Formats: sequence, structure tokens, C-alpha cells
Amino acid sequence: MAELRHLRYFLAVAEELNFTRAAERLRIAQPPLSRQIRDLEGDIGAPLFDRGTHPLRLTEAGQFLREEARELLASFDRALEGAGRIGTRNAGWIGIGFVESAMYGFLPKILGRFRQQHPEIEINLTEMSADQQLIALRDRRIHVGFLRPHIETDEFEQEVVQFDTLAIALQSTHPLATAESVTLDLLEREPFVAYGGRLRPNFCDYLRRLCRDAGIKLQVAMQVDQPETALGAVAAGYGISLVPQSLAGQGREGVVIKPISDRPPPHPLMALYRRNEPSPVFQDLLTIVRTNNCASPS
Amino acid sequence: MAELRHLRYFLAVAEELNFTRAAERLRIAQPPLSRQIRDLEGDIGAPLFDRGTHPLRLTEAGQFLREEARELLASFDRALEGAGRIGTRNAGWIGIGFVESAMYGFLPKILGRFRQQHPEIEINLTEMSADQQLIALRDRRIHVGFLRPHIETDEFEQEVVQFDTLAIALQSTHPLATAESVTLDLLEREPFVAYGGRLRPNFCDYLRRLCRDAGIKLQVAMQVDQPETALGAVAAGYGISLVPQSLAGQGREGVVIKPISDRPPPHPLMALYRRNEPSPVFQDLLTIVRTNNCASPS
DNA sequence: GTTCGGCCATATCATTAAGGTATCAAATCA
DNA sequence: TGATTTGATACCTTAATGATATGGCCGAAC
Repeated sequence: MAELRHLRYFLAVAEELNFTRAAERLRIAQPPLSRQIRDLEGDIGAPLFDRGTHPLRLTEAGQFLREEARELLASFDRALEGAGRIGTRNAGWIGIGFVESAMYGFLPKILGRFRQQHPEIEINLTEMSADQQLIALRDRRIHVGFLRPHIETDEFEQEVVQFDTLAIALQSTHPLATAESVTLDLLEREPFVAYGGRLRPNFCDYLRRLCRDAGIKLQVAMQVDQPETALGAVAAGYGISLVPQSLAGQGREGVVIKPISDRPPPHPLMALYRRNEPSPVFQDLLTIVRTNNCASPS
Repeated sequence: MAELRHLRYFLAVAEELNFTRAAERLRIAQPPLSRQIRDLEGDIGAPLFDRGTHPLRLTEAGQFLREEARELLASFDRALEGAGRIGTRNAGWIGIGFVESAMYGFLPKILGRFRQQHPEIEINLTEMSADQQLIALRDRRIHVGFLRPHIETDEFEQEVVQFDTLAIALQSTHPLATAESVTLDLLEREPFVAYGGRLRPNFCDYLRRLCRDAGIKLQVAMQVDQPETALGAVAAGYGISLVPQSLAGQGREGVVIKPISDRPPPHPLMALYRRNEPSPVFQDLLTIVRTNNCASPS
């Protein structure tokens, strides 16, 4: 089984581009180094170096692994050091689960402020889907999850931390492209660019439920995976689509994003956490999240 | 030296909360498992389990390490598999360096589209400062870097990929808080919340240079590390500050962000890459970055 | 073209460290 | 308190890492 040693050795060779010098640097002899690299290559199933050239050259796979190896070794050290700090200084840690879209501005901001208040607290950040967050909360593997609706649970505390609404994306040549806003029933009268459930099952479900509740029957013209891709499809004239209003700020050629005047569907970011979490550090995090002041409809 | 084996073993115990069962799962005997855990704890310098309780319990450090270990082991496998795919299918990889603020919407969007076009390409993402990006480009450790000015180099190709301007943040009780826009010379007449060079030396330098070029003398009232923190300081009445216009969308209580009418200072996101990069995959990435259509002043 | 030197691979031996067995001590539970 | 579960200790075995010796290949220099 491959071990970190293999990466350490590989990295030495990748940096020296010379087995002999790398071996010296590692304080081992050259033959065992050759064997370890060979073992690693066997494990990977592909060569990492172009042999027979002077100087030695990394293959594409080797170049990739060199970067990954750096990152991995650094992360490993950080993890052990972090655990050590927590254990010795009796510091703490906070585990955070989040859906990808929470990374679009919200989380970096929160984390920046939190780190400033609590530089001694180790933070474990893991991107996970909404249902993975539920499981992780139950297992106490994270302290808080950030997700989009629709979760129906009273097992955990839940609160809105950032408010967004859905808006309608139109091709810029559309008759309504110059209107101030549009109404929701426009969705029934135009072909629709829908979301497949593959990448964002929750967002997809949410839209489905929304349309059912509003009594809207969509004419699905195309399926895409992400709101950004939907914008592309709209620009290309496949139809209209529903996207988060916040995407309007980005401005994309061929598309306009119009607010919905009658019943704008909400698209909030939620925080989910266990009731009665005692940790004062966690309470501080919640305070930061709340004073972020994005929790009111715009 | 600590190895992945230690993490694998630790994870088994952490999940079973029982050395004997964990050993069975790992297909080894219990005593060597105990020893490996002890070695790991020695390396870390803190206990990972509360011994002497039934059932076994993880210490805080142990809980943290459990999450980190999961992540690390998964990353390790991903890295080896990725390298294998590159080597066998003759696929490729793209290395991307980026400053933190590129993560605020820009990069996730680009990556989403790129992954869709090239699911077979491995992506190595590394957050690094602007000067680290320069070094990494030279070392061919990344193919492209995303950074904020000010970099003066003709060693690499450079282009604007997202345009933003700086705006002035005022306390919402400020007389000008209701104005449409303000002028740059307001900076001279009010105490200023400035940026220390610790976290974002480039941004800090950029502001300094900007003020010097515009002939503006700031009255620095406070130093903060990040624009978000600056907003907090402004809300608290320490003074006014310069922040990216894009922060205006987030809305924060006690602060208004006003565009600068006379000479709005640009704050673009740049892409930096080697000239004559032949890879067609890389060219595709550039195309996606360019058709992102955020490169024109708003 | 031939030779020399650098460099990596292979083969074999030595040593270290991981894994196994037997046993003990401590905590839990009846 | 005695039986049982469970982790720690001591000691031995085995496997894998590391060292030494050597050979072959490639490139550079004469």
C-alpha cells in the first residue's frame, strides 16, 4: 500500500531531477530510492519519470503528482500540528460542512472574521451535499452545516443566514428583456432550461417543488447541471431559466436577469446545527454569522 | 516519522471506538494496533482517545484529527488515481494558482464550466499569493495564476478577466450616505480605515500607490487586515474606507458603499500565464475565462 | 569511433520496524 | 466480588526498508 514515504521520496526526486542527489538529500542510498519510486509507479499504474533522458524529466502524470504531493504533505503536517495544538493548549476546533454555493462570498467572509477573533481554533472545512451535512451533524463530525433548502427537520436548529431570491434569465433579444421585472407565470409560456439532479439534487428538487406548489407546468427544453450553464443555454436561445438573483451582478453577454415582481421565490442559505451546542467558540461563530446581516430580504 | 498507515489505523479505531474490533477490521492483531496509535499520539504530542472509559471516547484533538484524516486519505487516493488517469489515458492536467478573492464567485464559475467541457482533465488548485504565483509559473508548477494587481512583468502574458472598481464605504449616518456617488477627494477629509500588509500585501501596496499617484494624503485612523473587517470598522464609526465595489451587493448594516464618480480606481482580477502555452486544453480554459464576459468596466 | 564518467537498475544481504502470541491489569457488569 | 471485556506490555517472528556491490546504458569528450 502506498504511503507518505513514497510521496516524500518522489518529491525529492522530482525536485532534484536526479535519483542520486535525491537519495543523498533523503539520507538513504540510491537503489532503495529507485525501488520505492518503482513501487509507487506500480501502484499508480503509470510511469512518473521519462527515463533515459538526461536530465531526467517528469511525465505529465509526474508533474501533476508533484503538485498534489506538495499539497498532501503540507496538509498532513498541518493536520498533525493542529491536533497537537488542540490537545496540548486545550484549544478547540470547529467543523463546518457547506454546499459549494456557500463558497461564493459567504463563507470566505465569515471565516475571515472568525479566524481573526479565534486564531487558536482549528477549522475543518468540508464541502458536502445537504444530506451528507445531516449525517455529519448526527455523527458530530461537523458543528454546523450551510445549505440551501429544502430540508424539513426539527432534529436540528435551522436559521436563514443569507437571503437571495430566484430570478428569471432571458435571452437579451427577448421582448421582455427591457422590462423592469417579469411575473412568475412567464415560465409557463416559454421553453425552460431545467436542472438535472446530478450535481445539485437539492436545488433541482427545490425548483420542482416550487413549480408544483405554484401550479406551473414547465416546458423543459434542455437540462443542465448548474445555474451558470443555464445562463449559457439561455444566451444560446434554448429558452428561459430560473437562477439565483445574485448571479445578476456578474453580467453575461446575451442574457439578462429579471427580478420576479409577483411572487419571487426565496433561495436562502441556511445554517443547520445541533440544539444546545454549549461551546462558547461555536456561539461566537453563530454571532458572526448572524451579524453578517444578509438575512433580510433585499 | 508518521505515515498514512497511522491515519488509517487511527480512523478505524475512531470509527469503531474499540481497539479490538478495529484491529479485526484492519486484519491485524490488537497489540500492534495499540502500538501504532501510541506512536501516532507520541508524534502529535497529545492523546487522541480518552482511555479508561467504556465505550472509548475521542479527545477534542482526536475528533479533529478524525475529520482531517478522512479528508487526507481521500485526497491521497484522488491524487494517485488522478496521476494514473493522466498517465494511462494520456489525459492532462491544469495547475491553477489563485488569490483568495478569486474564489469569491469567479473561480467556482470558471471551474464548473471547464469541468463540464473537460471532465477527463485533472485540476490542481492552489491558493497562493501573487508572488508565489510568479514563482510557480516560472517553475511550471501552475499553468495560470489569478491575482490582483499590481504586478509589473513582461515575463508572462497578462490579461484582465474580471473588472471591479473600488468604492468608498461610509457609516450610514454620514451626511453623504444618501448621495448617489462621492468623489475621491473625500478620502482626504475623513479619518481612514487602512489595510495592514499582513494578509494582503498586494492590495495594501496597491492602495498606497493609488493614493500617492492621486496625490491624496490619508489620515489613517485604524489598520485592519481585510475589506470585510474594514466594513465593520466603518460601521463602528472609525472612519471611511476603500473597498471593492462588488462588496456593495452583500449589504451590511451601518455601512453604505458609494461609487466614486470622478476617478473610480480599478480593481481588476488578472490572469497570468506563460507565453505560447501550446496545450489546447489550456487554450480552452482561457476561452472560458474570456467568455466569462466580466472583463468590461461596469 | 572509442573511452570515460555519470546515472539508474538489478541482485543480494543487513537491519529496522511492523505484525503476531501470550499474558497481565484495569474497568465494567452481573 | 467474580466473570468478562478490553487495552497495555513483553517478547518473538516476519516482512519490508535500507545498504552494498555491480552491471548496463547513455551522453560527452577526445
